[in-house]
Amino acid sequence: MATGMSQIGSSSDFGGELLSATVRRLVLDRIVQGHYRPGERIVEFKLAKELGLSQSPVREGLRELAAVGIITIHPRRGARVRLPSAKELADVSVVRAEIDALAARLAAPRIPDAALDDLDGLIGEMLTQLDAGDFSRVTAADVRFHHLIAEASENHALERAFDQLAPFARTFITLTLPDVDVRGIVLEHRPILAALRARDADAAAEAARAHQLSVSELLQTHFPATLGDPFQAQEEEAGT
Amino acid sequence: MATGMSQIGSSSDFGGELLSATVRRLVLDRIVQGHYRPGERIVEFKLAKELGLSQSPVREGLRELAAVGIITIHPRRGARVRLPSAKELADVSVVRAEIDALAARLAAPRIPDAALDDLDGLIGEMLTQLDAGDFSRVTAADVRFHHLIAEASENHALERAFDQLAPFARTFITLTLPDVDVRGIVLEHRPILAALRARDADAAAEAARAHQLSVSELLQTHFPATLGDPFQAQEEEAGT
DNA sequence: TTACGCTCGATTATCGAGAAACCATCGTAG
DNA sequence: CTACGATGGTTTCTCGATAATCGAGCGTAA
Repeated sequence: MATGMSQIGSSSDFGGELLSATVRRLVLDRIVQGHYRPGERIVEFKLAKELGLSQSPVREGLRELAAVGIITIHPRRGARVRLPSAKELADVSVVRAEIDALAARLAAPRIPDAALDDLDGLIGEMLTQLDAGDFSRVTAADVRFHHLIAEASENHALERAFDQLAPFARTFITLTLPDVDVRGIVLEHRPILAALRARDADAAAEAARAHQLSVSELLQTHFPATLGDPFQAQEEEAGT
Repeated sequence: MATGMSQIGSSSDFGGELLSATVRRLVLDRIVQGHYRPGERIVEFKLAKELGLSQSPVREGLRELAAVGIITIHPRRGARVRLPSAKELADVSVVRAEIDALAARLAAPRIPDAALDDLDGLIGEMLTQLDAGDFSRVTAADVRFHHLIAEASENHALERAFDQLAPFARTFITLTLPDVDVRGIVLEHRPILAALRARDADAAAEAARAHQLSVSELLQTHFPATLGDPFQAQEEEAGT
């Protein structure tokens, strides 16, 4: 492939950050941007050589991604990008319906006004980026929106649970964006915000739950019985 | 090649298991059994020497534990056992109330009869081990009980979320077991099982939620004021 | 032709050592 | 006496290399 450039040392070197963290972010970006395709194998040895560093940090970074469920690692068989099946995405939505509902309920009485304004801004950001066609930023804003609520719940376990599930949202959008009414989904954030502003815990919880459940429904509408599409071993390397 | 010839190689060597996995289990056991105290530092170098292997597997095992939240790792500052504060345990219970309720609801219509019998057996196991005074096995059976339900939900995301929270149950018992009516808590499993047997999703969900909430209450009763949380969990995870 | 066993290339898992970073202690200046 | 800077020991983080393991392809036998 490319001549052995060490992207790490020059381009994306963060402050005192660990190399494993850098690798983690880099691989995650590549997955999100589609450079690494679902099911594609990631060879730590090759990646290490490409980035100009040894296996250890690469290995660690991949493990961390595996811990969050972005990729799968089988002992002595290496790592593969894991594209969740439609069923799995629907599963995530169902769980998030409960998680997000709880988060909204807990956040309602205690979320600061400043955060509420931030939420407002994030909805605007989603709409703007939606018009601009930058779906990657749409999901980014979406994740930040919901994360902010989870954070405001002041329940650390809840926040962690959320963080574990959030990355799947990206996959969801990437999968469905072509023909789906994303705008409708985005607009569903407004009732959540409104309920939070009103400090109405029950209403906020319900709005949040409804939001996730509609995502879940959308998935089932879009992939009626296409559940047999899990992971295919793709050795093709002709990256776009 | 240490003279002591390594506990790993002889005592607890599993089939084709990775050394990192062995380390993970060993450290987890030590934490549960109180050998490693909360807040205590775990030096990977020393641990590696003690076990007669190199740092790499130890390091990986510790990272995996950190990913689940059992210990905390700060870059270049090492790993510390993290005993969750009472508040945090209560937080976990609140989240598990929702998770377990959802699991029970989904499991009710589809859990196999054989699994129901297993659940029955596990309740018996808990009571037996409780009388025997082996609290470690009590928690083990408890975790298996709830995990079985999560598994029966056939929702993989749910199962993962559960697995992330489950380890805290051990801490809970270890913390509270001296003076608390553990038997009462254990007996609360029966209504859950009964509802599942009756295939009553709503009842099962409610029983499961009630069970976790009573755990949560117990914690707040036992640690009225926010128990000293010497070390606050700090996430260095940047989602975006 | 099909199935089995074997060898070979490729990749992971582990090792041991070196360099960088952190924490604590001590010494000195104000 | 207090505050600041240098110094040393300890531990992490990274590296390069070795050993173990997996999957595929080839050849041979029934």
